[in-house]
This record gives sequence, C-alpha cells and structure tokens, in this order.
Amino acid sequence: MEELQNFLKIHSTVEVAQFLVGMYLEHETAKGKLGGYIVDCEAYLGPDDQAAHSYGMRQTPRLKAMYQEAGTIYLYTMHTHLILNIITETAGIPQGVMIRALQPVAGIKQMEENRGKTGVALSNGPGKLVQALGITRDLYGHSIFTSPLRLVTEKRKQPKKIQSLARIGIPNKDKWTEMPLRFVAAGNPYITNIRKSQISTDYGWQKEQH
DNA sequence: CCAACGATATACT
DNA sequence: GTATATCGTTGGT
Repeated sequence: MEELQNFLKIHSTVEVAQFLVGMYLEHETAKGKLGGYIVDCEAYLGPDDQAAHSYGMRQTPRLKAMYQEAGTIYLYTMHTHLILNIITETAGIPQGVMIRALQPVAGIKQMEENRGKTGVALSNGPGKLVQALGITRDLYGHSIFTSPLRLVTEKRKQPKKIQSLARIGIPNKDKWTEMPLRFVAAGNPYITNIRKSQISTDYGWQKEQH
C-alpha cells in the first residue's frame, strides 16, 4: 500500500490512469468481498481540462474531495447514478481518474443481485460498476488506502496492450473532447461500448508468468 | 431553472 | 448490430 501511495506521488495523473488499467479494485461489504479488475478509466486534468468538474479551479461543496490528497475517493451523482473517481495529485491540485468499467472476479453472485443483470451489463459502465460493488455516498472523501473500498496492487493483472481513446460523454469541449485521456485494456469484453469483433479470448491480459 | 464525466428501453438497418 | 428518446437526480448559475 505504501508502494502504491508512493506511485501516486511521483507519477502524473495520466500515468496513474494507465497504471490503474489492470488494477484490482475491492469493496469489503457486509455481504462479502466484491472485486475485479479495472479495464476502462479516464484521466481528468484539473484546472486546464474543460471537461473536468474542477476546470478553472472551481470550488463548490461537492468538489471538496477533488482538492484533497492523492488516494481520496471522489463520488458524484449523474442522472441518478453514482460515479467513482480517485484523486491522483497532492492536496490543492484537483485531478483524478474516473473508473469506467470493471471485469468482475469476486462476489459475482452478489453483483448480479445488486444489478439485476448478468454478464457484461454487470459493470461495463461507470454507474454500473458502482452499483455492482455496492458503493455508497458515505465513502465520499475517504481514502482508497484506508476505507472498505481499496486497490489491491498484489492482485494487479498486466494488460497486453493499453489503448488510448477519446473520453466518453464530453461533447463541445474543444480539444479536450478529442484528447486521448481514456485508457482501456484492449480486447476486454467489459470495456464500455466495445465491439464484439474487438473482444479477444484472453480478455486482453498477459499470460501469467511462472 | 437546466445542464450534466449515464443507463435503459425501444426503434430501427 | 447501431441510433435515438426518455428516464431521473443533484448541483450550480
């Protein structure tokens, strides 16, 4: 965990976003541990990024967590859905990574119950994975290092290829609309809007090394 | 009041 | 398979 904390300190938001592809995300709930691999995420680059909530160093009550230290959990609601972000820089620099999709590994049965769906619909979108993992607003502002919701570096998988794409859902933001700040594990079926022909049988992971 | 870092159902080639 | 319409809540001018 200290290792991860250090990683956040010395790397840029974009580098962290790329590192989070393949990272194991786990939520310890009353109904057991729910977790899986992050396969799709987006970087939001604070003051300059027109698509970021914190564009122009905007300060509002809900943005409070964005100005806290790296590892802080930033949650916001969007059209009835809760969206999960992880803050990536030191306090005062409002940048973060939005978690877009997860390949479920542990507690899949519980996730199906939480979602009322099965298969890729469990977690192939930001609001979906939050619901699948049972994440709630009271995690707002807590740390990814010390809360029931945490990143497990030891279980991280290595993607064969990280693909850079334009971010989703941010039209009319000049160059920021097109900038390749979205990173996915190429070939993984849980990626948002992936085409069937793009899915690979190994789900986009490197082979385990022995 | 209205836009928003979505999700879903429904309607189409 | 892709496209659109509608749902719905909260935060910020």
